Amino acid sequence: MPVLSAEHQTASVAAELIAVIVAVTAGQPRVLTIDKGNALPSGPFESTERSLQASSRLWVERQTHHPLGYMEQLYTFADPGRTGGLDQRVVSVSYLGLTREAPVSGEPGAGWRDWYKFFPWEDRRLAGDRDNEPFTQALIGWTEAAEDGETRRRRWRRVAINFGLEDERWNEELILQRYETLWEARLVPETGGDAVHGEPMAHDHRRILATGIARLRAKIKYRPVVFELMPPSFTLLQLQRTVEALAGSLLHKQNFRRLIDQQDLVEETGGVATETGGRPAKLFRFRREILAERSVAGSKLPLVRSV
Amino acid sequence: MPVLSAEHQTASVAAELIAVIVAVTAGQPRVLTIDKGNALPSGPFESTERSLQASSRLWVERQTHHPLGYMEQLYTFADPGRTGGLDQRVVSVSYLGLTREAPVSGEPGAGWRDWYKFFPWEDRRLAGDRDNEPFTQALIGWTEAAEDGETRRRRWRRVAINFGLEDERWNEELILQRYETLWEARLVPETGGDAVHGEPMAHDHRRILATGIARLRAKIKYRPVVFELMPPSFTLLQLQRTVEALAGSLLHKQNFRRLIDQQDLVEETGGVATETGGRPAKLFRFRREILAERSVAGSKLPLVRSV
DNA sequence: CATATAAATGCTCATATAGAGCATAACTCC
DNA sequence: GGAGTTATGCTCTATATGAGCATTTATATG
Repeated sequence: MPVLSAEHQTASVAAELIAVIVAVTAGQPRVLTIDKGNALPSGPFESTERSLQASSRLWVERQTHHPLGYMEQLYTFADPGRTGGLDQRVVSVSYLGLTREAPVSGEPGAGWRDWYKFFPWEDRRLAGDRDNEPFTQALIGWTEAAEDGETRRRRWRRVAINFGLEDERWNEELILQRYETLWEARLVPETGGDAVHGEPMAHDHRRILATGIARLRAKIKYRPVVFELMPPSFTLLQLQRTVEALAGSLLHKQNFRRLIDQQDLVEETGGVATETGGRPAKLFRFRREILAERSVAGSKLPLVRSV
Repeated sequence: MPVLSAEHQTASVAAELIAVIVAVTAGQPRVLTIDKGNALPSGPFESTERSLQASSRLWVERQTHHPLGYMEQLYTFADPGRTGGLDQRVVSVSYLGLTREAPVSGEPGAGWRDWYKFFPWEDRRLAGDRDNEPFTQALIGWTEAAEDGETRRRRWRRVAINFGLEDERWNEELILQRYETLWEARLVPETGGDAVHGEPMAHDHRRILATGIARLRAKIKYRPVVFELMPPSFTLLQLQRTVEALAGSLLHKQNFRRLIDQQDLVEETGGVATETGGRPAKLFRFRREILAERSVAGSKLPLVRSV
């Protein structure tokens, strides 16, 4: 008799939901946290809820009283280091949400944190001599500390690719790979090394945040999700700054604008913003219709080199 | 006191793993099934396993005795229609695996099935007057059966985008959207409608398969995953036929070749294949090194128009 | 009012990539 | 030898991408 999935002896596990809720405020990407920035909003999956996503929303709302918009599933982890008691394993389903920052209440300790606090090396908007930073030097030190030549070569290759050294270009999507490399090199506080980089979080929450950032950086290139982070009307520079905040690098202004209007993503509201310091900028709004008009694909934002 | 995730009252659910294992044999994409094509390999998550993926591999091997290679997480579902008994909800974590077809044993009823049996409309490799197919007509019938004009317009827009009618181009990644549209239109057997399209599967397995196909079709465009489906050496046409099988549409041969060697994805083995019917083709092998050499991104395969 | 500064905008140019098609070469099967 | 089939080499055009240069229109300052 074939074992159909319906007839499985279903092992029971503890299912938990974890949310990476992102906003961009004043040009800084931020993430909603609880416990003073130590953890992401999370809670057990309640079987009374209709869906995993609904359950995740509920926990965020309970813990932070923050309104939510767009949400998508991120990844499911089964951290082997944790149990739900009685030898029960914990399965964590994570969600990525986009919203605009609003006041937080709910639990004490709930609030927004700049995400580059957790991953300072991911912000490359300011130029600088990166090769000579202590950070880069520490990584190089790790590659050279390898015992045999083969390991040294492999480590060097990995560092070069992940951190854009030598001939490699910085790839802004390799957030998780970089975090894992730093972990192995014992350069993050979780590992108790001496040179510590970025603030830690409880459990594997920093890894989950890294996964969320990676997903978002990839997604803004082919889906018009940035607009979920924008106010109803905005200038093109504000839009660009938001993308730059997420991507952690600067864009070429003229090309950015070219792409935006080539794709009919926005329309003028008629108003102008005068508080810009220079020539007043036209205000735009997102043409939300295009989500329905267009087949979902194709709306890439330009992640150009720099400046 | 803040509720940290570690201290949650962890609700227990039944966790199950479901695998979409894909191979391409003789130009046909195939999926590994149990129960005579009625279900995907699946089983409960065993807390003794190190990881979700390892647990999923185990179930596939138990049920089909089939060797596995590449695997990645697909999506996590919480089908509200199912319970694990005692009001326990079932959470299903799905994985996508790529391999080459080998003999199947294990459970009786385990075996490979052409995936287009489940989604016949997804195979567009043969040209044809699609607008006048009964299938398309049935969809149009659904849009026209709407009660009010607004609904009719919305349905029509949706059908046009999903199925590439009117000015819209066929988008091969919208598999799930198409399946859902057909479901709503009661054109799939699960819904008990009269015009039935594609073979059904148990539970939500057909939906999971659709998700897997969508992921794979998207992924072959920017990661060199096709090679996981190829034998150690192959001709460029065989490679192209494999991509076409997955994509469900034909490619421009010369452009396909141009892209492949521009990217240094393959190298000649020195041998030639003579059984091709025409001029013998050089044999190639995948340069597996590039996975380490190159930063993971950037290796798009060309999904050109057709012929 | 003149002048520096900061943006917003308009345009151009070189290069890379993508979509299509033409032409030839090298085999197998009659 | 001719038909049929596949492999390969090349060319051409349209479009997309990456970078700059030049103006225009504000505000702030002396």
